[in-house]
Amino acid sequence: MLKTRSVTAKPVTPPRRGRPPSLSPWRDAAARDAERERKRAALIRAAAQAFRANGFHNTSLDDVAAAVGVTKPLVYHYVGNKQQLLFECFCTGVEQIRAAFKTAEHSGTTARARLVRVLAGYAEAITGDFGWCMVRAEDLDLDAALSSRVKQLKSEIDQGLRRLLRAGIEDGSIRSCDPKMTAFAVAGALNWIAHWHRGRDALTPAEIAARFIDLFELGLAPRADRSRRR
Amino acid sequence: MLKTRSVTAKPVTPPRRGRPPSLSPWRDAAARDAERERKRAALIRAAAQAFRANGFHNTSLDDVAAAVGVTKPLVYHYVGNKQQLLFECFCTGVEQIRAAFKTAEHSGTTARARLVRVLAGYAEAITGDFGWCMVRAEDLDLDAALSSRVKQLKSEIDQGLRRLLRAGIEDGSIRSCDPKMTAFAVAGALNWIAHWHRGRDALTPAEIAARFIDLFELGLAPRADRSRRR
DNA sequence: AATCTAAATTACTCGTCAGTAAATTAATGA
DNA sequence: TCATTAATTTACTGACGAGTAATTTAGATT
Repeated sequence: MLKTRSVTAKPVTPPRRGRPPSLSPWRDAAARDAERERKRAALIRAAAQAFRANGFHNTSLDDVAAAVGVTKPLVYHYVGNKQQLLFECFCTGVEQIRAAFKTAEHSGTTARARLVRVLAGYAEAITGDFGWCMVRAEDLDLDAALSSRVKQLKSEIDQGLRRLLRAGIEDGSIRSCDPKMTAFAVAGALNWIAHWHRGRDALTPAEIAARFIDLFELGLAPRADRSRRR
Repeated sequence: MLKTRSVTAKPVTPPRRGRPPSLSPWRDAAARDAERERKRAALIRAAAQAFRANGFHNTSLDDVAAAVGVTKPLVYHYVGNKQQLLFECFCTGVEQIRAAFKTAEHSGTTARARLVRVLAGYAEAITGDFGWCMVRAEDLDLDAALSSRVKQLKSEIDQGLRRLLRAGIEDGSIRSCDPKMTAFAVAGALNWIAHWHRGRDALTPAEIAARFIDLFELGLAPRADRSRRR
């Protein structure tokens, strides 16, 4: 029914009819693979949006399929099963956060400044399509194998935050504190954004991040020293 | 099969056989009502524990019933349906947080000191049996009526935090900040505890709260002023 | 003892939905 | 042009679990 082919809405590589048929078949094969990957990605994104809108258990695979104008068995063609789909959503989101770490880590100012950049990217990721899956999907909904991979990925992010905190204490840009609890607090505050942020909010993700960072850097208690501002 | 009667394990009012049968029938009726209420509460607590252990959707009402040594239809006898059960869990948890507000609010020091007390109680509630339900239960799993009541209760807590923040800014105990975003950040950090806290953790809830509060009060940036410590 | 009500059970129904088998259509390649 | 493989569909099954009807057991009331 819904033969709208919305997945391939913007074909990056239209079939270019009438051309000399592929000087190199490799190029074509690569393009085909790329298209498959695009469809798969579209499916995963659609799933993430549906999960966020209705929750994992209230979203059937029929729903997900319908969202991209396709039928359920095709979902199985592109991704193993429902758990796998959730897992892929999770991974896509996590990848954004890892990217934030990557770019921030080679911006060689103080560790606190690097942390601030990570948090900004983190907030951006959380407010995106995959934020919900990262944050609210339960490991309980995943079988042992996937669940442990999820835990590991989460743990890597956690360790990344702790490492930055320790580095900051080392280089004097961060007050002495318990890195573990501090990382939990910071990550928790940011993760929670996925619970309340809804598309058209008054503040952009960047603005939200800025206010959070202000709190984390300076605290609630008034400061005698008016230094330290950035 | 499971006739273990674990609900009434510690009968507060054993039938005291052989006594003169009830000077006042009112006392008996009240005791009966109390017992019913105790059973109901036990059911709700068992549900909360099961939900936390396995998630809402992975917990059947048969599971909940079995957890207290009883059969499913009895659950319906004590509480309307599954959604209602989740809602009751939610309310029980919220009640703890409201209590924290109540006790803290008439401890007439600075608003920041009052806020700190609220947060300590808040953390305690989150780590309790009902923390998961408060934090991780999705309004998506509730029908419109219950969902809106949940939203209202959450909003009341949120407003309570904002009010304290504004009061603190007013009385000078809290730095000027965006009360809305700050409340979100603080609540988020605390709520997130429900995601990682598992029974036997290294730190007690109070210790966790203390570290979080330290971060929120003083921030990450080193302070020139060594005042403000409580 | 007879009766009434609440507590609790057994034994179902009924819808939903993850997952699959088999068939069909389209694309690719020789 | 024919054959092979991938993409996609139709049409199912099979389980699980929420919720209910009808019944039994126990407690209280008169």
